Amino acid sequence: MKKSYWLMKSEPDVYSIDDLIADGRTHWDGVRNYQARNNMMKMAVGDEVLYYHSRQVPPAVVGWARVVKESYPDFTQFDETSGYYDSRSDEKNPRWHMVDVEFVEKFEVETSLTQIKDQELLCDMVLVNNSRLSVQPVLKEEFEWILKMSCSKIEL
DNA sequence: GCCAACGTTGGC
DNA sequence: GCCAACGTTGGC
Repeated sequence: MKKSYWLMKSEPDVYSIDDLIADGRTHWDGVRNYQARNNMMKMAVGDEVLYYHSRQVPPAVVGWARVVKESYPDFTQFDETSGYYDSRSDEKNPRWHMVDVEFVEKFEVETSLTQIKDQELLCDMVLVNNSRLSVQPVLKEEFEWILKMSCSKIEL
């Protein structure tokens, strides 16, 4: 199976790249959008993920993560005390899924949305055209180009 | 904090 | 199945 490439958004106030460093790996709970969920359900172990901080100034790709567990039901949908609780989801047929990702690298240079829009190679990214999708596919060339712009020390 | 763009819900 | 009303996301 060929590797796929993705971009996942997080609000740094909620869960930043530094939180991922501290935890080493995490489950990507709380996605409540079908398109984003469907993308997570397509993920395979070993897929590469760009870590994006939204709602910061400027919004930017800040790091690199990797899928370490393929999609499984997001337990927060059944937790009434969770903000992500979904009363209409059925335990036998869970509506929401999540994956686990591990930390790979925090970039020394953040690549901002503006810089991405300015790159001919990147201006067709989903990020640019559908700004609301929090889990989105990325082309390998786009992934590599962003690694370069971010001065990544690791080869793909 | 504002608000445009987008997604979802629910009445008909 | 349409679409108005509502809720959420995320750039600014």
